[in-house]
Amino acid sequence: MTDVVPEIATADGPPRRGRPPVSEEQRQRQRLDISRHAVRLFAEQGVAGTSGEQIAQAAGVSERTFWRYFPHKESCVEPLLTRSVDAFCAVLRAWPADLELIDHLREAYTPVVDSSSDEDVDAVLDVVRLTHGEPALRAVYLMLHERAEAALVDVLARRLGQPSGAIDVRVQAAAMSAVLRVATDDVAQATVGGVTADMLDGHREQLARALSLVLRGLAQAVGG
Amino acid sequence: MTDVVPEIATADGPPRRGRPPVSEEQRQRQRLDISRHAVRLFAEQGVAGTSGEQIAQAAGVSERTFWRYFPHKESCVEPLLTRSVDAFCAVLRAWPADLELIDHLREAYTPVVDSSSDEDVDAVLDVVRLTHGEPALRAVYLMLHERAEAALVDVLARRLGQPSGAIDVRVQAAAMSAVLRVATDDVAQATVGGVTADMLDGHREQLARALSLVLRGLAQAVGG
DNA sequence: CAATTATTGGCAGCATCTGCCAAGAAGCGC
DNA sequence: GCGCTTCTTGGCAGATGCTGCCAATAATTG
Repeated sequence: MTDVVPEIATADGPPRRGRPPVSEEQRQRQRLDISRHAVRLFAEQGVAGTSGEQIAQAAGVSERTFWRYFPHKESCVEPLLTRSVDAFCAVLRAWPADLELIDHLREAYTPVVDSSSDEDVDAVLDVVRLTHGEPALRAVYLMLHERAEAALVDVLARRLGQPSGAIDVRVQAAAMSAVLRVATDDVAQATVGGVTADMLDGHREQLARALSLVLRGLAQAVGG
Repeated sequence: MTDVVPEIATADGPPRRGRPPVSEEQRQRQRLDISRHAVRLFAEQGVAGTSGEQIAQAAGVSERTFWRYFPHKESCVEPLLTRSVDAFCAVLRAWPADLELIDHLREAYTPVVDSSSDEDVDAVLDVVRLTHGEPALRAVYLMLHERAEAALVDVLARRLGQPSGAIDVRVQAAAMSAVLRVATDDVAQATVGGVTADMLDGHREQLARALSLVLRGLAQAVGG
């Protein structure tokens, strides 16, 4: 967001000296890498059966730095899951004012993860499936969707010309994020034996249809 | 659920001997009592600043039995929160087929908690407010609402004559539970300085209106 | 009271997570 | 290259979270 080229000093302070902090991007990549290892271990031996030490070892970092990257071991699934949820939010942010939502999604949305490797698609779906039967992971999943909800509030408030605190905006955003969650759970359940492009397309249609229905009802509330 | 009078043996087995297990009801009362102490401590010194030992001491039980009643210390808020969510689900279950939802709620719903002491009403609202700024509590809150969502799925499936796995039913239930959550957060925010009956009535109206809007859009999907 | 079963509390012990500090890494100017 | 500065890393100690095990006790029946 507020990036500056590392050469120049931050704002007007004294010129930077010493080792520069690692870039946020690199940090995210590190977290994602650990996340992949953690998810594999969680799937193999359950969450309770995997210790932080084990994850750290698998990822090739010390236990201490592992705990620096993740406050709780369950949050290891966050980097992978975020990719899926954030992709959806990004598409919503780019929703043109003169286009029906359903058409925009058909145009711009690739479900689960956008522009990502096949392995990550599988990994994300694995995590979603894991969240059933692993309450701790489910809690992380739900928290993530609530973060998405906050993003949707911003999008909808701007689109509807209402303050982001407006109750109608918040209801609409909550309903949309709930629909996204149900649809995601659904596609994860449907793809236990492997995922095909057809399935993802079906998911998009289902999601678009359900979202349209929710919005149809709510649009009347805000005079749409 | 599968209750039997303690006098008689369970089913056809040998007649019961020895100390009978404590009733589920009494267990719930014990949990609720601990819950009240925990919430007070959480509010006073934060979740991180309150140890399980402290809660146990305040509630007058040993630490060991405390951990037997609650698997994680954050779940201490569950018994109190459950009262609120369960009350809503119970009202929904009693929703007559020939009545508009909004009218049924006006007739049968008392927001936050039904038939409970004033102190508990305040305590529930305190917890809801605490969930902002205390992510661990928020996670419990969200998990609870997802349990409510499952209950709503049953209600809606029966009402609409659809299987409970139907995607439309699940979407509708998810949207409703999301609306309940937003409305509850809203009333908690509005009642920081104390709650009056007027506020709760306003909350019911707001909830009823938002639910009607969500259902209006979704009803067309299932041919309502 | 004896026998039986459930709950409780204490203790040991592993897992989770944090604070602190020393070692090393990566940039700077010389 | 060599200092100088700042950041990251890893190791260690320690508090808290949480579980398994066992002895003590409570509540029931015969």
